[in-house]
Amino acid sequence: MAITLNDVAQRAGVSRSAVSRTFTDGASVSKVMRQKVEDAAIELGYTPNFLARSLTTRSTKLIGLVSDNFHNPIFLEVFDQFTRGLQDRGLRPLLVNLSETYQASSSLRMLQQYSVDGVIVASSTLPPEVSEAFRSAGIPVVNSFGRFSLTPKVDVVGIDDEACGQIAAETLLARGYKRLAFLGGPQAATSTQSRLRGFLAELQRAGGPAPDITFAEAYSFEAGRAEMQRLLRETTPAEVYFCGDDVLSIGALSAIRDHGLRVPEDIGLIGVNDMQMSGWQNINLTTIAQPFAEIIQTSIDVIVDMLQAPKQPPQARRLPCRLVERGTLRALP
Amino acid sequence: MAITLNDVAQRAGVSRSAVSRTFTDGASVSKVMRQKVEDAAIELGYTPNFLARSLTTRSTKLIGLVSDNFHNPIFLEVFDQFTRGLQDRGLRPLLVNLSETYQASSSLRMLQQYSVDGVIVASSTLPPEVSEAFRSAGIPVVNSFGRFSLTPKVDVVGIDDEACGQIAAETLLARGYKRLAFLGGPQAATSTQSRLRGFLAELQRAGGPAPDITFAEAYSFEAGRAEMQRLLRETTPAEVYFCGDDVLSIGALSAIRDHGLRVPEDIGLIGVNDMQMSGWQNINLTTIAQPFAEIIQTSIDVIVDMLQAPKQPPQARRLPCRLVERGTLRALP
DNA sequence: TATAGCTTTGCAACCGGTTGCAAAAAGTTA
DNA sequence: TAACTTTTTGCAACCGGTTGCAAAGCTATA
Repeated sequence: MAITLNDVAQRAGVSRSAVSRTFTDGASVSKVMRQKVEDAAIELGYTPNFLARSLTTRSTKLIGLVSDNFHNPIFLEVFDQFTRGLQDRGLRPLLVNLSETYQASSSLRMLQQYSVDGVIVASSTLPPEVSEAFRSAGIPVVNSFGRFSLTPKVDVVGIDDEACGQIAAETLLARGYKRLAFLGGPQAATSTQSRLRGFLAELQRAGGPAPDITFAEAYSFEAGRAEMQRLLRETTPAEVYFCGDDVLSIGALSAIRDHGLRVPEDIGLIGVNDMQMSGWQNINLTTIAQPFAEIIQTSIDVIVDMLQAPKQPPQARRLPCRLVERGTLRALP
Repeated sequence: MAITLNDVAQRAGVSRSAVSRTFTDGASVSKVMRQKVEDAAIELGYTPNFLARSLTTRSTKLIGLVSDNFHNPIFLEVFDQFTRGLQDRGLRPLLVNLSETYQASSSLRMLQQYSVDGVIVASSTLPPEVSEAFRSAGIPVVNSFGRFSLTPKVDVVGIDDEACGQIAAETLLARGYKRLAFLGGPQAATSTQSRLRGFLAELQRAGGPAPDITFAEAYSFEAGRAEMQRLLRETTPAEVYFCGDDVLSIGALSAIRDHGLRVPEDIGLIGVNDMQMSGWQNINLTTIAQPFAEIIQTSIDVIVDMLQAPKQPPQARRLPCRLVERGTLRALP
């Protein structure tokens, strides 16, 4: 059905190799030969078959893009930019949705079957074993939005979660808040733990008060709302909450307002991520921005380097976060 | 580097065909042979190479998933469900981000190079030519969220945009609104045009008043907000706006509140889609829900059928929308 | 035990490309 | 024009699989 290299060779009256060479960069073909082949190719509407080619070249230009974050709104930014960035470099994202039902191991096997050139694990919640499995299998891998470590087992590109906690503490203390609280994501998530650690360390350093600490069940609107409702019902709320991420913050925000309290006058909120919706004027969340573009760009650079260079020791990269001031904290004194 | 069928054959002391057959459903292999081969395969850690296989079987199980909607929050629902649905059937989504920079034609060529078994074009804004190009090239294609037509050139699964406009009109009239308005998405989008047509038709049928009609520049928060700001500044606003989609509605909502007016008391709003954020209690948008799950499930069914059955005449399927009542319209009298 | 009938197995060709090698062609130099 | 380089080209083997076909191995029947 489809036009093959053979068809073109026959039509142009040349050898198969000649056709192959005209479609291979840097191969030796004379002007007139190239002309003949290209004419025949256009006439027949030929496009080379990448997969057949990959058998001998050992490169598919396929990059596995695995995530479990499909419900979190930051996914919007993340996937838009990943797909564009990969496309710009001639790579193709093969998507894997690693929701509970799918074993990490089956995703490894699957991506092996498709001979992907590399894998990007885009998640701050998947356990490190997922990425490590790819590396053990000899597949270049980078964990985007993963946790920093001084001795990482795979390449990681992410933010400095502790610094992020520190920024939150500084920001809140500077605004004169006294009764601070931490409303984290799932307690098991390493991102939550690191942010908390940085938050506590900075409070202690500054001689600030020890915060209340609670955790929501997930990084989601409902979880944030539910946990804040519980806090409002069962406790004396703090003056300000440092929340695990933006979507959680927005859930908390809705609970506070529904409870008849004002933000930021009665309770302040600060999130993490700076996703699209946080900038919506009717949300207007003060937050600590993740540098999505840089993380993604860097992740792609790292993967591309790995495709060329032989196996290097893995490295963890931390990119800086920055405060985005909007309307959910009181003003500086 | 990787283990091949040859290695397994040698290890097990059998022919290559035997190994191939043990990994092919329905092939003839004796118990003892299968045992030998499987032992060797496990021992060596063999996984068959799908791409090599695809050369002879002519099936890659790769499905091109092309969209241009990566910034719209409904993308969250859509891609989560598409990836899961495809995975459940052993298919693999190869993602294509068709933002302005990428010509539709290059995406065709690219997906041809990867010999995808089929393509899903998930967009209500891409021109029909994009999908049609795939069909002309002999690649099974379905346009999800596409426009209905009695004589479609490709298979389409979407909502009935006219019925959607009709539901909006009925809903608003039932609530006693008199000065209605339509705030559409980009005027060129066919979805916008169809919804408007249905809206107008029903108003006319019911003897209702002719609505004001304007268009935002995109299906986006900023566009909705900007257009509503303009309306509030330059016109006497209507009593209620039927908006092109949810994200547009939420932009409009923010503009109205910022202008010091109340929703729904001063101005009512109704959107289309029922995306995640519309249900957030601090948004609480009344809207017309698209049956995402059904559209996606049906799209996948259609593509899977096309992979088996020979080319059928294309068909357009319309799935019903339904009203989701929340807080941006006044109550029924 | 011979024979027919079914199942299992290996051979070899093929899928659509790439590539090392040597022969052929073209270009240089003397 | 001859001898020597360099470039271009085709042959054939290979990438990792599948599959039609015929031979080999079994089982069942007479």
